[in-house]
Amino acid sequence: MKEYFIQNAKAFVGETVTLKGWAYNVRKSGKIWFLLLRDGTGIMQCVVTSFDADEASFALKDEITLESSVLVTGVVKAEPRSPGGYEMLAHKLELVAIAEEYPISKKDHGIDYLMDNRHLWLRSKRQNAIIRIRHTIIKAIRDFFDARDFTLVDTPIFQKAATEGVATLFATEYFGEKAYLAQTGQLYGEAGAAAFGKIYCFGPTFRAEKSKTRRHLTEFWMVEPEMAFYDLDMNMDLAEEFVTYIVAQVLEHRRPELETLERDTSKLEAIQVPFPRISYTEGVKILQKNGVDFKWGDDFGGGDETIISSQFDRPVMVHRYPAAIKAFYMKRDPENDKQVMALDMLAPEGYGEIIGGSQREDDIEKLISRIKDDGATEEDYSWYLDLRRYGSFPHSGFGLGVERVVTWICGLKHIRETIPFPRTISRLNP
RNA sequence: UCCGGAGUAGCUCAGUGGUAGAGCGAGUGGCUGUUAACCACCAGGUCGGGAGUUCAAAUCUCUCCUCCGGAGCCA
Repeated sequence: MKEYFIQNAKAFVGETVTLKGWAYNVRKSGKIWFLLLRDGTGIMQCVVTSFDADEASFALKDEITLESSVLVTGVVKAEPRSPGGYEMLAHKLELVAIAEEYPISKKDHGIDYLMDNRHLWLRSKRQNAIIRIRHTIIKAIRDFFDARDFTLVDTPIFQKAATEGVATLFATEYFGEKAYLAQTGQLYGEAGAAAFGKIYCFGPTFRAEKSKTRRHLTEFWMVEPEMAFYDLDMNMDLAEEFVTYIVAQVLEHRRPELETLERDTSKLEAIQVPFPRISYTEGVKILQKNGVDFKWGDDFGGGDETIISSQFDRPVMVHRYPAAIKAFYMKRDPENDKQVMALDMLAPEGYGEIIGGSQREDDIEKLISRIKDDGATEEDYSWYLDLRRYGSFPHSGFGLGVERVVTWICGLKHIRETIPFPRTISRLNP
């Protein structure tokens, strides 16, 4: 089957082809009119005159509306006057379906109105660019792990127990008992690492936090690799290679889209290994030197992260956090019992945390002690503790928030445009 | 949950006590190279809901609702 798509226009210059799409814009004159045809891969200006097109096709100018679906047959040629550089001289137009008055006009709209019409807004050039870049990022993620012999181990979305505090989980009814929507697949990922060595899980995760910021969604996608016999340094090595690869793939395949978004690509070209690595304690010193009233033991806020990351032109990895502000499963620093072998990666330009990870606690006694400190019991984590009972092993992993990465790479102000249908505290529809 | 901002035509907004406005979009007509095309004409309103002050409220007061931005929490 031979198909023609606008993004490949260069390949069929001079040929008579049929393009299938929607009327992105129509500009009419008396004896000539211009149809901007959108087919999902690009936009082609089609010129319709009464000389080259048949009478019925030409007369469509008085009938066609924005976003009407239409087939256009004509000859494609290079044309500098046309946006995109190519143009179709139309011979024949076939209206597939006339569109009602399109809600999204060519002038400005407010964000809430556009989000109410998200199902239509996705047709716009800007949204197309963002979602295509998202696609490339996700493909890069899968390719990266595939090339390094990781096995995909899918983890459950319905989960019995909270990993990090029930308050932030969505509860649902599961045949008479309570179940929670996953906010991480990590504990299951550790079981996977013991079974397959190097694994990753990749799926939607859910947070019921009532966060109202430009960095939060209630439903977002997270990829979580978990590696047997990896310590914290190996974990950081992998994380920086991973992020570098993702950025490189977007630069290689999505230049036009980055241009549509007016992204400063020099900022992305700077993303090369090695990334700076600083300890939490060094991070505290940076804050204090910048006049922040910050004491060892506190967690970094959004503004603190921005100050730290702005010291560097590439992502910075902050490691060895105070144990008290991190999760129970993180391994104690053998050299300092107050610290855990955690790592956060902060994106440049103030985009904040894109990765959180750690080396995991492999000493069952220390793990049980931490579980009890959190007010839980051994029984609550019985299968998880089995991973330490039956051949405990050093292992590490991290989670990367896909939408945060899309926000950063695209240079967006808000995370809500990075997923086709965002879920936020105030948005469940469409 | 806390702090700040906003809600007026289909959309984006102006209008700070005295007859509700503009641009865009829709509609009608014109135009053979348009680039968010342009020009002319034209229709379109329970000023978020409720209560109050006043001769008079989009405008002042109270209250509720919704949304936006920020904080906290996090990817």
